[in-house]
Amino acid sequence: MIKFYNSLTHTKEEFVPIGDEVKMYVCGVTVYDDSHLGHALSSIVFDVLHRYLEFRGYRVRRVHNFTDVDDKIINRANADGVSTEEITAQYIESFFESMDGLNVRRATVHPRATEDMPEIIGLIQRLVDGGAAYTLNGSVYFRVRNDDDYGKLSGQNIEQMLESTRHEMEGGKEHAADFVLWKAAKPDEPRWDSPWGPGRPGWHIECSAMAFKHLGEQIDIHGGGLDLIFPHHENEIAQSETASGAVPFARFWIHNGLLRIAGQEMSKSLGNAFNVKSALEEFSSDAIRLWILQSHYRSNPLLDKDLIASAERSMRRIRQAVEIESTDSDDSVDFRPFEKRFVEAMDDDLNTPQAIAAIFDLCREVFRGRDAGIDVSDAAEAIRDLTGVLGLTLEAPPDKSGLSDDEIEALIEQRKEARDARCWGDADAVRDQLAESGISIADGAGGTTWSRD
RNA sequence: GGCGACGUAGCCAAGCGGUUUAAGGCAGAGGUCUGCAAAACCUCUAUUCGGCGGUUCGAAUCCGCCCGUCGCCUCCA
Repeated sequence: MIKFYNSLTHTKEEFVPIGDEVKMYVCGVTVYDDSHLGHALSSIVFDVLHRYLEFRGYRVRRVHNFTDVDDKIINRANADGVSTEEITAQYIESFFESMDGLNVRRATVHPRATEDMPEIIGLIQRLVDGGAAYTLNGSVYFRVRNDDDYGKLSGQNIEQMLESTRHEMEGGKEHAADFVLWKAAKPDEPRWDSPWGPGRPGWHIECSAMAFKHLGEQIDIHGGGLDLIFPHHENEIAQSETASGAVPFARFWIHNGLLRIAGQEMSKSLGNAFNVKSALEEFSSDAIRLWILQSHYRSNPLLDKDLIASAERSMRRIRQAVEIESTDSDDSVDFRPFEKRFVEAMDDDLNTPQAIAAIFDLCREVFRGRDAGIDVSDAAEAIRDLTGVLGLTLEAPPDKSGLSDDEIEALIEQRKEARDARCWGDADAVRDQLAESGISIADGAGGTTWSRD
């Protein structure tokens, strides 16, 4: 039985899809800059959720949107002196490069707000027609007081919220908490024609419209960062449920925790460490994923290069286990208890830290089996399958030595001659030279093996 | 002010009423193997879960108070 923690009910609940295909919507990024590791965290979590549901036999349709109309995009375009289209095209491409680098699988659909404008306008029209929204100077606002369960996701209560002095009353709104569905065009801004005049959509409506269009009016899972609960997801619920009458809009609201930053004083170096592409220059995608998945998705992983580096070392252990050459034996390591632990952990609210612990225990079992002369090939295959569910590639890191395989093997042959002649100093010099190039060697019964690390 | 999270070994991090006198990873110590190493294996590294009370036959796990971190309430994965 698969259980997930549902932010809407604050409890773990059994996951049962509405139909025979799991419908999952994940709030994506606003494309005005390169993706950072916080985006990586969220994308990896929902990528793993997708992979795991498939592993458990479900068909999954995952929609992951791009917000490509927004103030920040307009500001960035103005600052760079280019069009908003150029900005969004550039950063959508950058997003895909980053996520491909992290082995995040593409969603089933990656819709963009600007490409689903008819659906957005249509949804606003439904709300206006139903009396849930009103127009004001070419803009359209959602009438929050019309919605008696407004605030159910965030636990906020409208009147309490309004005690906050930060809410400014935009001239003419019926209620300070009413939020904008359609923004009347201002000069020099992208605009679309609508029944209320030229303008652009407010932030929240696009997600409802795209979820409706690409998944339907009621979905199984809605995901995103914890920071989106209020106001974004609260408003999505309000407008979606009001428009469709289908309650709940999403059966499960699943929110990932937010990255915690180690040491605030390092703002400069942080800028780089925070960027996915520069992180990938320094670390493998496996290390970044393992670092993230060794914390539970709802906790707040510490962003610290030392921790990613330590995950990089942990990955070596898994790779070692999988690269063991099989031996002929009637006895074989039984991986099933470990696979069972993995599944039980993942079933329980995607407990990746426990699932990973089961994988490490299986690795130990494989090493022991090898030492005992037992066949470990099935167990190694199981490690590949299970780590695959976590999106780990188990690929050897790229070469940093600048040496070809032949050159490395020539050096090893040279060392062998020195060893045969018992010239230990010469032999060790070759080994040190290789080590400096990031190549480690091991003398085993069957000769010397080497690997890049 | 309102809503909410968290505090477990040197570091990261599971566990959330008994199967645990607390998983797993990194780091560290000793041993096996090795010419020496590396990797791997074996052993060890929290009698204890921020503090103090309480509930219970039994608590890291539930309740109360206190101390300390943090997120959201405005754009944010």
